Amino acid sequence: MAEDEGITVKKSENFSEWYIQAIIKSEFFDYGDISGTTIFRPEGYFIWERIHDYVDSLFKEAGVTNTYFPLLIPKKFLEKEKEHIEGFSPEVAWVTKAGQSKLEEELAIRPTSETIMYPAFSRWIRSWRDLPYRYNQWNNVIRWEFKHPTPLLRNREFLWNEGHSVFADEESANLEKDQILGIYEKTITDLLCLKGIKGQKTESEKFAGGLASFSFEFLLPDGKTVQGPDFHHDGTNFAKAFDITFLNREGEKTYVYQNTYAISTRMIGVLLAVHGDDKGLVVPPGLSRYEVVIVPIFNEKTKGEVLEYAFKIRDELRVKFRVYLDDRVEYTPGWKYNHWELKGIPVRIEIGAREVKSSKLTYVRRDTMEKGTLNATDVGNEIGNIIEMINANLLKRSTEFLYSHIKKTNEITQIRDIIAQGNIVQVHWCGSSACEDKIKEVSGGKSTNIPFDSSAGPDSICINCGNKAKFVVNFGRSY
RNA sequence: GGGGCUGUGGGGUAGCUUGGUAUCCUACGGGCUUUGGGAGCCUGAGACUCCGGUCCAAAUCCGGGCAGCCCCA
Repeated sequence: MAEDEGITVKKSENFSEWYIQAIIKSEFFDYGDISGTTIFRPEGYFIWERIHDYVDSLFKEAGVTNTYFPLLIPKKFLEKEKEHIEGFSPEVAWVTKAGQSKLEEELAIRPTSETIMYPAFSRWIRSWRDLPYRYNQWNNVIRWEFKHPTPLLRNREFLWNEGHSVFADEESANLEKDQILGIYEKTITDLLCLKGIKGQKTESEKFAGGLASFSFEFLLPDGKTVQGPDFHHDGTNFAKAFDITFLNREGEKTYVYQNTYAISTRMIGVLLAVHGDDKGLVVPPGLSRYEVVIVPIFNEKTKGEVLEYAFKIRDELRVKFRVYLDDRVEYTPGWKYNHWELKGIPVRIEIGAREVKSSKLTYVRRDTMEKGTLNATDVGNEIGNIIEMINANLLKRSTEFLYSHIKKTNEITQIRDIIAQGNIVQVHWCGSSACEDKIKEVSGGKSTNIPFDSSAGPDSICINCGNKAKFVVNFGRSY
């Protein structure tokens, strides 16, 4: 028996070790050779492809078109918007040499693409007839983090979408927010089976160079929060820095209003961390390389009939699902069970002489490990129902986990302990950055966001200064 | 940002204190055999993180780099 082929720690006892073992032993990911870089192996990259395809199709439905802007950004472009460069400069990686000769102007590797896209926007946009622009690009970026990297969750290089919109006026720019956040929410809910907290970032945590930021925030089993997809109103800040103007209907030169938004490979880290268990990964059906794996069980005598039956079932299921018949003879059924459980395959079907005789199937759900029997007739619909149940259960579990770890308090002295116990703490706040700093200091964490679904009552007071509260805001220890 | 720990075949490890032939498990190739929860036997191949120093001799001692982990802020 090879016990160290599986995960050697319990998720609840040592989360960070569990996480690394789960994503690496499953053969989904590996460390890159540079600190903070991650290799996506086929099953890991499959997850990103599915997220990409799903989000991309929703973007296109909404009228967003794809573009590609170059990786390298001239230094003078990067420095044009003051707050933007202040926010990003510590993390920018620079190309300074070509071969042996030093470059005259250093080139930044994009940490994000505003500063390479917007000079072009400035050239192209002339009239109100040119607007809106609703551009997107799928790419990689580099942000040279100095905190300890964690694969997917805190990487120096990651993959994402960068949405960049340009509108003629503030109203239409504002309208885009709910549409894009809606796309992300649908993706998170339907495909990733996750629940996050939708809300607005505080002034101090918003995007560098933007006016207002909105995000989905997630909680991991170790009690740390992770920011998921986000959306930013950038107002006219970049328009002014990059001189993006147009002539309006009245013939006046006018600055454009811009938005930006993103979802990144960090979400893969969140979903694997939240759904997995002591046996390994639990991958939502919509993201799994195979939705169903069939393990045949046979000996010399039964091999023929078992495989014949198994292939028949495989062919039937293949019409509707991604399915794999693991008929390798060099591994025992028990080994295969462990193997596919580690990889998080949603449904396992076991077919042996018993199933052949009874014209039934044995199945095991990965999310609950429940075992059951199915009739072979109508197997497609039966499996479809099971997959729907898995989706619903994963979403339900992640929702319950999140909500059971949001704790409210009106007592500032309790904040630290609540966070230390792995919770998100929810407090009333006056909105001042002085009070936010104070809460940050006593909590050991930082604000995640101001949730859309709760608001400060008329009589509520700020947890720090005691003045009238404007907001309910969440704090947590973050990745 | 501060502190600590670690690096040995693909993975996990013994050896390091006291310098001298590198241990075991697993995975991998070949062969036989086996299959309802990680089967067994035979056999083969495979490693001291990198750079420098000390020494007759370095996995072992010293310095530095790179990488990973943990704790505190």
